[in-house]
Amino acid sequence: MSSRRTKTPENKPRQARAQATIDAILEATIRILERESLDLATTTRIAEIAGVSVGTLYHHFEDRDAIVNALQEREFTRALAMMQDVLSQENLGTAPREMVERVVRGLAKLYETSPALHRVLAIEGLRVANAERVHAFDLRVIDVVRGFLLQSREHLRSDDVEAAAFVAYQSVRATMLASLLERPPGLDLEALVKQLVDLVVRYLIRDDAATQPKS
Amino acid sequence: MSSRRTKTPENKPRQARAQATIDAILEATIRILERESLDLATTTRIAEIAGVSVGTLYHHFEDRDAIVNALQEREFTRALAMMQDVLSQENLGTAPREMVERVVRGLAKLYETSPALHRVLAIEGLRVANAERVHAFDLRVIDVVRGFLLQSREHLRSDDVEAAAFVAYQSVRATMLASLLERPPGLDLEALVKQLVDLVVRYLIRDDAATQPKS
Amino acid sequence: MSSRRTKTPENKPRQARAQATIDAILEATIRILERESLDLATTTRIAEIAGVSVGTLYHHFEDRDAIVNALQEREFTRALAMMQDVLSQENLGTAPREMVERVVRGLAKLYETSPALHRVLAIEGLRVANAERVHAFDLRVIDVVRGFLLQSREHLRSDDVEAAAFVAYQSVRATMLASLLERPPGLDLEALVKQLVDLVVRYLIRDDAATQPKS
Amino acid sequence: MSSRRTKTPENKPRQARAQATIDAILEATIRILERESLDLATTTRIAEIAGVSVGTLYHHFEDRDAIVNALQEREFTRALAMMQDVLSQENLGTAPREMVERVVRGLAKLYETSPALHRVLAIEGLRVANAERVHAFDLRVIDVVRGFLLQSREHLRSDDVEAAAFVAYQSVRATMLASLLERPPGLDLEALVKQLVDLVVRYLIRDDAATQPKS
DNA sequence: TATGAATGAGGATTCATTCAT
DNA sequence: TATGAATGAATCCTCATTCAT
Repeated sequence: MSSRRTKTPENKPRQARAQATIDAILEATIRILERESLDLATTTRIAEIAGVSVGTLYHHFEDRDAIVNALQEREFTRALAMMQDVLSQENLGTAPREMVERVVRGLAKLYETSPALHRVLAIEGLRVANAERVHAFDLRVIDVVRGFLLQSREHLRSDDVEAAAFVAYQSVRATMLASLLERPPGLDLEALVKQLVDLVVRYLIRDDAATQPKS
Repeated sequence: MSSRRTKTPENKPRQARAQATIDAILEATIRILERESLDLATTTRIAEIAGVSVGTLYHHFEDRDAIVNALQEREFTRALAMMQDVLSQENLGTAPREMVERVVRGLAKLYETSPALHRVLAIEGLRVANAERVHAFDLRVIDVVRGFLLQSREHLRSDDVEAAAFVAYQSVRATMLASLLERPPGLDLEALVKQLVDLVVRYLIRDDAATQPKS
Repeated sequence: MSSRRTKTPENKPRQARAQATIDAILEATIRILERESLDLATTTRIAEIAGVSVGTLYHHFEDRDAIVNALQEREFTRALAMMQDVLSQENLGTAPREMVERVVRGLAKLYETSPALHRVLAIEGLRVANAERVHAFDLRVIDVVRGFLLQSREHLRSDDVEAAAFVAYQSVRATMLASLLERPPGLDLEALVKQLVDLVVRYLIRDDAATQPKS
Repeated sequence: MSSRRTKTPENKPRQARAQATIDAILEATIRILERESLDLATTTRIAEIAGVSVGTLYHHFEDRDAIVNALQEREFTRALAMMQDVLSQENLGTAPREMVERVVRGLAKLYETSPALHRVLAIEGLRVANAERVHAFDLRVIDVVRGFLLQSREHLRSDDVEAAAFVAYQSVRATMLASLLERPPGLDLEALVKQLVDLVVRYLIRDDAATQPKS
């Protein structure tokens, strides 16, 4: 996103310091989100907690939104990487149910690390202003999921791979967040994962094929 | 403390006027949400569009949030009423799949009326400040769904009725909203309803029972 | 102050009802002052506690200030009446110190009934807008005190009766209020009265004359 | 939490600028009080006259009240400093009456500089919200006065040093303010000082001792 | 007379952002 | 580059007062 290119020899340590500052700012923001709310994450407050001045904050981020966007992008990247990793070619032999479980569990891990952050990212993701970025991310996710589904085409219930990917992804994402935020009794993380895996597998995959390794 | 003395006969026309004002304010708010965003729904702006003064607005609503809360409450009530209606006793004979479809379709209708409103309500529902109200609503929904599921207990895949109700409701709600906001190609309303019904029925109900009327 | 004169036969019961309303409003105001503060004594709030509508309140008082003014006037009247009573001709024979003590004690009684009210009246009395009314009251008080002093001219230390009356009155008034508001340890009401009597007597009256009945 | 890193050398000119701004705001406030009233000393107006923006005002003062509090504190400090100065050890040899006169005159000087300011401070001092601060100041004054009285214990009429200090201070303070605000005829500043010195000396000190230097 | 919904000017406060040092 | 004082548009909200019913 922020690509500066000054071809001086000090480039590296300088870049390293810049990255440290950026990270401090992002972490400070998350800290505020966790303890309080997005409303209290003012630029002044973020800078204060990050241990820098507002001026410095604005050296590294175009404006306040850019900070939240950076967080969003970072989580997007992490989520996608995880999914690509699990659904990659080399896992071709694994049974569909196992694959789904790995993805759901991976997602749960990401969300669990900072539910407050994901609460805010969900809110931001719903903002009209962010529609495009979020949509783009969704497309990338759908793409990965679709890739996986196409590999297992023979076991799918439905032909509409695109729609199925969309529905499955949204269901998992939203239910997981709601569960982490509301913590409904009797639905601990393990039970949640089981339910979501059931949901997805039954929705997507023919009964007999779920637990069979793909041929 | 506040001793109202005479419930005068003029009370009714006065109340009617008050209700009309309240409605005007709510509708004005929705109108702004639809055309623009929650950020632009300032108290001044709402009052202006509603054709009243800010003072009047504050005469009827504690503060700005109270307006959005009122909208939320109104939608909560509508959604619950619809569900209770569909899942009521007198529909006992209907096949489960049919029942699910009616609920999903009913929900879709509500959402379709004003996706922008539901976008905002979803955002508001994620705010920490509203956690309690939203949670309370979720519990009421879960309750209705659970009631339905218990009636059909024999056809259920799982015993964990509570968890199943939660997962099913969150999945439908979130996917429907995402779909209305992103309008993914190839997923028109009809297709969406079909996918969601498939999702829920396969998740909840034993294969053979879905299309049979309950005995 | 508010002199209405409608020469109808229903005049009396009507006036009685009006006076009851006025009293209810004044008492409601005092109640708010006592429990909270002048800031919270809004017209709406006063009306509510008085058990009438704002409209009714405005039927009886020109504007909000008129309410506080009425309270001020009422206390002015009470204080003056008390002083005139004590310092009246028929007490001519009493020793000066005794007279002073009666006045101080009378004042203390008034203040003690509602320190919060007198706190507010003191504040209002300092407002530029009220300068004239307060000044007029002070003149009336000074007048009464001066009358007393002139009677006892022979025992006075100073010839500047006017100045002495002013200083004595302000000292007693302010110290009494401060004492009631701050309640300094070791200065209960009885001690306060003694100190103030000492203060005034020593200030005004020749040593040998204080405890002698006037000849 | 707030980790200030480098107390850079530019800190001083920056601090000087900040102090200048604060002073400008305080002086602007006084100017409004003098010409008009506290009600007209709105934050916008103060900022305007101080030649800064509202934002800057809020950069230096928590809220509107903080400005008046700062003025109060400043006057408190000045008054205390003056009293401590006059009543300090090195003036031990001075006659009591002379000491009292110096204090009264010093106070008169402070009040005369800006009666309007002291009118407002008196009002603010009566506010419930400020009770604690005012009380604390009173205690400090009482303390200084008591220190003085204890030095002259042999000449005092009363043993209740605490009560005497309280009564004397409140009397002087209030009478002086009332006199400056009402300007009663025949009581110019010189006459006022004389009356107050008489009041205090006769109240506190044994007749024969007032004009003798302390042994 | 009583009622209370409606008014709207006006005030306090916030906070993203800039820029001189 | 870093700093943090300064900016000021924008927002929420209050409350004395009016007036149609």
